[in-house]
Amino acid sequence: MKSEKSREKPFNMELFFAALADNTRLRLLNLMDETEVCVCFFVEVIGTNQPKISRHLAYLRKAGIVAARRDGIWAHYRIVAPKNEQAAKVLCDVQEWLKSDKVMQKDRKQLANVCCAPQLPISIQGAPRPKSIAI
Amino acid sequence: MKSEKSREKPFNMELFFAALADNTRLRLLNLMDETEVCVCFFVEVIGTNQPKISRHLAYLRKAGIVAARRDGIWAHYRIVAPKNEQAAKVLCDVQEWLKSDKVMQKDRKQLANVCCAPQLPISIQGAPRPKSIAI
DNA sequence: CTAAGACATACGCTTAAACGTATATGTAAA
DNA sequence: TTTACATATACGTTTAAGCGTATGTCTTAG
Repeated sequence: MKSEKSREKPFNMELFFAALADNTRLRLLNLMDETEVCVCFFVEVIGTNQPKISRHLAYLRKAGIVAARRDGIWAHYRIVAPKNEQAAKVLCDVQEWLKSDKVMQKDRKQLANVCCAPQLPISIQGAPRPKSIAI
Repeated sequence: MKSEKSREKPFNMELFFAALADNTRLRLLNLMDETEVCVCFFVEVIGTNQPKISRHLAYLRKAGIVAARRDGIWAHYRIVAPKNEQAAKVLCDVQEWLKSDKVMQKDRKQLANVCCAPQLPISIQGAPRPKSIAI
């Protein structure tokens, strides 16, 4: 998790759209639509191995779409507005788009189910639940 | 140039964004922002070989972003609104975005120069000029 | 019917994306 | 200071994107 120092390169449009051109990354964005989410929940909901999630999150970070916050051993990711104003607008549209998508809604529901359950899955016992859950 | 029969698959978001994640394709979209454009002009302005242009246009077609019209030996491409409403909105934003980009503005200017010149380049003598030129 | 021109596609190659597995890093508890 | 755990990155492989060149298709001119 590097600091990603913000040098003033002209905004990379190709990278931005490439970041959106992957279903796993779209699912990740969908899950953090309204709140920051701990990595372990992504792993749980997407249902894949942890390095895969980590790599896709890194991709989104490099594209300037998400930011990470460390809290002890846990890492929380959230959507941030891209430096470029036009990109920010597109990203907002994409978030709305995801909300209207049936499959994405399912993911949200599953996140809510996992997080709101009285007992978290054994694999992520004690994980910090998202503040607000987007259903 | 196949007919691209429109079966009712759920709109492919990945394909849509992948179509936008390439500089050549963005340049093509930029050039046909306000008008349909003949392939030969793309070749001229982008300054590359014709098959490359043709392939990228085919990609945009498959993604449902552009449509082609045959007129004798000439092929004209234009931007069309994607079936998906949300995609259409994003595409509009992208068109605005391209308009605000310095490099893209240069391309537009060059297209205007080529098309409005009293004499077209030898390579595309007699090509059908775009109806309106986007500067 | 033949030739030429505009465009599309096939082919082979090179490069990069995405993956699973293994390992490194950093933190917190024991 | 070990140990355990969450997360990040390295590594090697597989798959797909993009490219230039060659060729196919379709249309018009002769």
